[in-house]
Amino acid sequence: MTEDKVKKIKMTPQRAAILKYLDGNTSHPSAETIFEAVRKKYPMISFTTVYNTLQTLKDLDRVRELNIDDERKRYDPNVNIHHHLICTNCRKIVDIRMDFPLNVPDEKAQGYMISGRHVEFYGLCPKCRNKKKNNY
Amino acid sequence: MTEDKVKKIKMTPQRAAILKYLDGNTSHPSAETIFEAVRKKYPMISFTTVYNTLQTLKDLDRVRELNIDDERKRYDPNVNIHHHLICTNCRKIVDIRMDFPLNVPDEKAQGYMISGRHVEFYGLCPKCRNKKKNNY
DNA sequence: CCGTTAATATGTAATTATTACAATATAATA
DNA sequence: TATTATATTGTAATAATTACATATTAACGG
Repeated sequence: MTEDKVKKIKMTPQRAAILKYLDGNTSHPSAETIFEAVRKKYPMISFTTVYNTLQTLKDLDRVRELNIDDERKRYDPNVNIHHHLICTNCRKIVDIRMDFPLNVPDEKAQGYMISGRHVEFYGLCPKCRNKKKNNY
Repeated sequence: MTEDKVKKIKMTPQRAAILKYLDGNTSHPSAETIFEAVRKKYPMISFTTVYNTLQTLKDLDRVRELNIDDERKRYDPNVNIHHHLICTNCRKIVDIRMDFPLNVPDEKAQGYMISGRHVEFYGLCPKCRNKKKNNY
């Protein structure tokens, strides 16, 4: 019954390269960033393979897709609960590892069965704060 | 100094129609939904005008752009702080009007100047809960 | 009330991210 | 080592959004 998702995937050099790039990566890369990075080591990899692999990893809960950047999806190999802080200027995303009390009482849940939560913070990253300052 | 953004915009029938549709609207429509709705009353409106107007309203802080749906941007005329609950199946979004203690101590903010916050909850809406049930 | 003009609307084309698909290649297994 | 299900590749298709040039019009002053 407790169908542990131990589904195994075929290991290919492409997947290995993507996994290696993602392992411990806290930069929340986009598919394109991943593609460019992996391509340096593995020049023949295709963009489609990156997307396919990310989809597979998502299905296996080995990667989390973030919709925090309005221009592109970002990917996070850290699938443990944590939150994010995004720069409104350069879109750099960093982790916020804190627990917030986020209980929603039934009468506020409007019949939804809540299964996940995510806190997004917006602001200027240190670099962009300085840039703005120097503009004056 | 306290540059109150009272910038006035030229009122056109198109903008009036969009504003009327958005006023008090809690359905978090996409640009396309807005376009289709407004088109019923105002058939000659163009999609570009909808996008332009949304951009203008965003700049004036009269509308908030939501990146909660991974397929398209959503728009919310309620610019007061509130949070959202999205159905992972049909993407219906409802408001959660609750205050959460979301203070981030400086040592966790990593140099960012935090100016905004948003809590997203994920789950199945009542309709989708029932659908799933009936599949078994 | 009318003329002027800066702002806006429109339609089309371009861009960007992502997905679909068909043909080829290959990891895993027996 | 042969088999085969699965993955990779390249290209083409989609979908959302943006850019841009042209035509239109709201708002203001006279």
